[in-house]
Amino acid sequence: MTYKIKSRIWIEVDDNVLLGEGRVRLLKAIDETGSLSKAAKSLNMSYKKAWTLIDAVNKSAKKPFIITSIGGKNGGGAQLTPYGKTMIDAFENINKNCWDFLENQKNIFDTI
Amino acid sequence: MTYKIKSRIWIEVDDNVLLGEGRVRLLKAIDETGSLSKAAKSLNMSYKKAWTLIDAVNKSAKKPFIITSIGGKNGGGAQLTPYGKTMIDAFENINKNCWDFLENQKNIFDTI
DNA sequence: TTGCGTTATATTTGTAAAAACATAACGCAA
DNA sequence: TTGCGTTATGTTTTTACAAATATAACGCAA
Repeated sequence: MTYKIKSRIWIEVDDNVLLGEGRVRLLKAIDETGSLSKAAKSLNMSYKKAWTLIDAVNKSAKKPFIITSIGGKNGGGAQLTPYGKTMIDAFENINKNCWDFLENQKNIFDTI
Repeated sequence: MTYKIKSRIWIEVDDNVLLGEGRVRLLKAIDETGSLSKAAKSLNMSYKKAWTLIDAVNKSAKKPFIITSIGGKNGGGAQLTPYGKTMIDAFENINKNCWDFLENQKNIFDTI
């Protein structure tokens, strides 16, 4: 019988969610594919859901995370801004440290 | 524009949830009221939901958290076991330490 | 033996979130 | 000017979860 401590963290600003694990996954997929629709497909997510998430991120952030363009040679695309990249890196760093902390705590339950 | 880092932690054993914040709240309310139905009412929760949660806790724990009795002078009741109390205390301690850790991290975002 | 306040459980209803579907607009290129 | 692959939205349908409702059983006490 082995215990696991699981966690979820997320960032809020003015009572709106800015970043969570799901949004980070999507933002990174956009960064890799250059496209909202391709990123959504790669995560088995509907385009609409992905668009709604990115819209929420951009609206609650003080600067946009994602810049989009419509039309053109390749139909358009989406790009992660340097600001967005920096914020994601900070989130992932804190999240990892949180996991490490909890990993060190779980043996407590084995002694009970 | 001020950032908040929120978190949720929970304990799993064999891929089943054992303890989370909601379950702990309910267990503590039972400890205070001596009754599942009173505890549920105090948390604005249906009796059925409370019963289902406690049943899940007892089933995934290696020893019961709650002992119930039916009938009798006061109709019956529910009681938190010392084992349950110890597990709750450990959970709350870890959770508080996690909050404190995250509280110290949030200023990172202000510098971005 | 009737009533009371519980625990225990099944069934139905309601609701909010997710998914699916549909369509418009955009700008380049052939 | 038509087609293509995007972004951008609205609408409908489905699903999952929560809430509500109902009922049985239990054991003491009056």
